[in-house]
Amino acid sequence: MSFDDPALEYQAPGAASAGGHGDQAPTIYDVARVAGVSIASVSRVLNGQQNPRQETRDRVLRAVAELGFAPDGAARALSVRLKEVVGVIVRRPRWHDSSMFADEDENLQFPDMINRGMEIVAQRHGFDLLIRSVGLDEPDAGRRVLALARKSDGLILHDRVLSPAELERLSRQVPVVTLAGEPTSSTVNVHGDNEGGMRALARHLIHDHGYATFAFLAGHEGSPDSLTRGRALASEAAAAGVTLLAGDDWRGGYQAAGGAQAIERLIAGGVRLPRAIVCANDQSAIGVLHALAAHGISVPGDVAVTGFDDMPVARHLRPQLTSVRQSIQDLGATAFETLYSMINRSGQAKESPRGRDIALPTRLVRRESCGCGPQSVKSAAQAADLGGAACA
Amino acid sequence: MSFDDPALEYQAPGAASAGGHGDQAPTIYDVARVAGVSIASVSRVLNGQQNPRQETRDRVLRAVAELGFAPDGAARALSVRLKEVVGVIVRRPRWHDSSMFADEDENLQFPDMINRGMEIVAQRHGFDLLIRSVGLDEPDAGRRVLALARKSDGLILHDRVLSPAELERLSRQVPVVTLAGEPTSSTVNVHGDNEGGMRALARHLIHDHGYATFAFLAGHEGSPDSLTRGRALASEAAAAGVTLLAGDDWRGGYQAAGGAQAIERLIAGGVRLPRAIVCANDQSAIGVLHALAAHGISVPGDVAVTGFDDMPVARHLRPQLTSVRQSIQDLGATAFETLYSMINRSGQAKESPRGRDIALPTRLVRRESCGCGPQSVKSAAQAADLGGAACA
DNA sequence: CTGAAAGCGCTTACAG
DNA sequence: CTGAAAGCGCTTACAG
Repeated sequence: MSFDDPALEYQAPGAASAGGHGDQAPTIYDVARVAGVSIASVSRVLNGQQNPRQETRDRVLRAVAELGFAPDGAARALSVRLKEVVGVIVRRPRWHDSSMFADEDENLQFPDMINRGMEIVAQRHGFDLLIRSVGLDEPDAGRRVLALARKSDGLILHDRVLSPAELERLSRQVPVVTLAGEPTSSTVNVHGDNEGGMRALARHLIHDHGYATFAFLAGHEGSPDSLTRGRALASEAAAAGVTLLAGDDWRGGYQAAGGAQAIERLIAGGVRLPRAIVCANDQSAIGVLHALAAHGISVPGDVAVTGFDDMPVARHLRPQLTSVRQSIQDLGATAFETLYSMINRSGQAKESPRGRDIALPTRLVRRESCGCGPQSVKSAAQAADLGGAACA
Repeated sequence: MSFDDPALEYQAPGAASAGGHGDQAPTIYDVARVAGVSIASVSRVLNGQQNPRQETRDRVLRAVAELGFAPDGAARALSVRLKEVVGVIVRRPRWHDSSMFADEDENLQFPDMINRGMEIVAQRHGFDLLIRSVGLDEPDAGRRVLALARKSDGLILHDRVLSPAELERLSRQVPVVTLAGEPTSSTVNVHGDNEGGMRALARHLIHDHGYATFAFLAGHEGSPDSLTRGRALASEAAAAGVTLLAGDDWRGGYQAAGGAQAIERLIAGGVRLPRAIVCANDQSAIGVLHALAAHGISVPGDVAVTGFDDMPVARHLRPQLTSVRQSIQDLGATAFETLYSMINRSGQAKESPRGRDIALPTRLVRRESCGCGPQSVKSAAQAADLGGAACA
C-alpha cells in the first residue's frame, strides 16, 4: 500500500486480494490497514456514527469499496446480540424421505405464500428469513426447532409441530409466534377468522341456495383451523336444522389427492353424497372436483363444492371455486410484525404487544362451484387476476 | 447448585433460569457450571468427540437437558468458520412497494418450489436457507446481495439480479450458483433443458398436429430461459417452414395478467391470431387461456395453447394444459448440491465440481390444450396428482 | 481425559 | 475525533 492517491476510486486489488479464485472475504482489519486507521474507526463509519471526521470517513469508504467489504454476519451478531434473522419452521411433507419430489406438493403453496408475506415486511426491518422444515413425526423435532431458534432472534412456526408444553419451554429462550396454532401463555398465535368465514359460507349455502344436506371434508387431524371451521359449519347446520356429515370418512388432509381419495372411497362404498361438500381448504376441494368429474357428477348441479383460503388457483378451476378468502400474505406479515415487536421488547415489559391470539378477517368469495351463476363478463385481464363475483 | 443428585433428571430450574418471561438462553458457561466441568468439556461432548469419559459425558448431558441448552449459532459459526446457511436471493415482485399484497403473486410459486427442492437436500447436510428478496430495479442490489452473502456460506441467485461483472466480483468472496442465468468463469449455472424441451414441443405441434402458424409469448425481457425457448421454437419453425410471430407485442412477462393483457391488446388491435400460441411458461398460458375464453375463442379448437414448466396448476385448467415438464424441485436440489460441494472445496482445488452450466432434463407433457384428446379415464385420485397423458 | 487460553470478526464503552 | 482493549459465545490446539 505504498500508493494511496485518494483520487483512485476503484484501484486494482492490492496485495490484500491477490485476484483469482479462492480469495477470502476481507475483514475489518483489511479495511483498517488499507485505510490507515483503526478497526474502531472503520466500524464507526460503517455504523453511521456521527463521530468520524470527513477525511477518516472518506479513507474508510474508499477502502471498503476497493475491497468490497461487508461485515461478517456471525461476528456482528455475536457482538450486538442481534442476528437480524427470524427462523421459520415449516412442516415437512410426509413423502420427504420416501418418494422424494413426489408430485403432490401443491399444498405447499399456502405456507410459501405466508412466507412471502413475512419476507416482505421482514425486509423493511432489515431481517431475513431462515427456513427449516421439520417432520411432525420426527423424533427430536424439539431439538431441531431449538437449534434453529439459536440461529435466529425469534421463531415463527407453521402448523403444529410442537406440543404446547414444548412451545412454552422454547419460548423461555426466544420469542415465538405460531401460525394456525393455539396461543400459550408466552406465545402469540396468528390465524384467519375461520369462524366468521365459515359461518358466512354456511349461511350462504343454507339460506341463499337452500341446500339441506352437507358434508365437511376435514383437513389433517388436530389442525385447529380445520376444527374451528368444522365446528362453525356444524353450528350453522344445527341452527338451520340441516344434515351434516363428517367423521373419519370425510378427511382430505388439506391435499388434492386426499380429497380425491376420500370421494373415491365414499362413492365406492355406495354412500349417497350430500348436496354440498364443504372442504377444509381449496387444495382438497380441487381433488374433490376431480373425483366428482371422473364420476360424471356435475358441480354445482348435482353437488356443490366449496373451498377455503382462496388460493390463486381457485379462480382458474372449472367451475370456479367458491371459497373463503384470507389475505394469506397478511397472515405472514402480521406474524412477523408481532414477532418483531417481541424481539425488541425482549427482556423489558412483560405485556404482549398485541393480543395473544390474533385473528385476521376473512371474506366469502362466491364463484360458480357453490351454485352461483358464472361470473359477470369482465375483461379477461381483470378476470385473470381478480377475485370473486356477485351471486345471483 | 448445592444439590446435584444425578438421579434427578429434569430438576426444577435452578438459579440459572429464574423462571418466567424474559429468560436468556443459557450459554455454555451455564452448562459447565451446572455440570461442574470446564466449557471445553461441554463443547467436546456436544461435538461428539471420543475424548470425554462416560461420567463427564453424563454430567454434561444432564446439564444440557436440564437447561435446554443449544449453542448459539453466531458464536459457533464465528469459531468454526461455517454458518451452515446458504443465502437465497429471489427477485422481488414489482408491486412490492406500490400495491403491497396485490393479488397476482401466483408466479411466485415457481421460485418457491425451487426453494423447496433446495431445502430438502440442504436439510440432509444440516444447512438452512436464508431468504432475501431483491428488486431488479433496486439501486444497490449489489450491496444487499453481498450483505446476505456475509450471513451465509454461499449464495444461490434466482433469475438475473446482478450483472455478470457483479457476479464475478461477488464470487471472489463466496461460492455462487445461479438459477436460470448464465455461467461465468467463477460461477455455476443450473437450468432446465429449455432447448430440448421446446424442440420436442415444437415438433409435436408442427408434425403431429400440423399447425402452420405460431406465436411465441415471451417471458420477461432478458430472461435467458425465455430467450432460449424462443430461439429453439424459431429454429424448429424455420426448419419446417412455418410462420412464427414474436416481438414486443408478444410478451407475457411470465405472468397470468401479462399473458391476458397481451392477448387483449392483440385482439383489440385486430391482429389475426396464429393457430398455436406457445407461451414461455404456464403462468402466462393461464392468462392466455382466460383471455381467449373471454372472447369465445375455443382452445384448442380455434387456437392451441401451450405452457412451459408443468406447474401443478397445469393439470387443473380447462382445457388441461400441454406443457414441458422440468423437475422444478430438482432444479433447486441440484443448485444446492452444487453449491455445497463448492463450499466444502473452498480454497482447495480450482476445478469446478461439475460443469459450469448444468442442464436438467425436460419432458413434453401432452394434455388437451395442444389439441390432443382428453386424457384417458383413470382413477380420479391418480388424475389429481399424476401428470400427462398419451396423445392421439 | 481435561482445563486454561487463544482466536474467530465484529462493536462499543473507556481513555485519551 | 480516535485507538487500545474488552467482550460477545463458541471451538480447538496446547499443555498437562
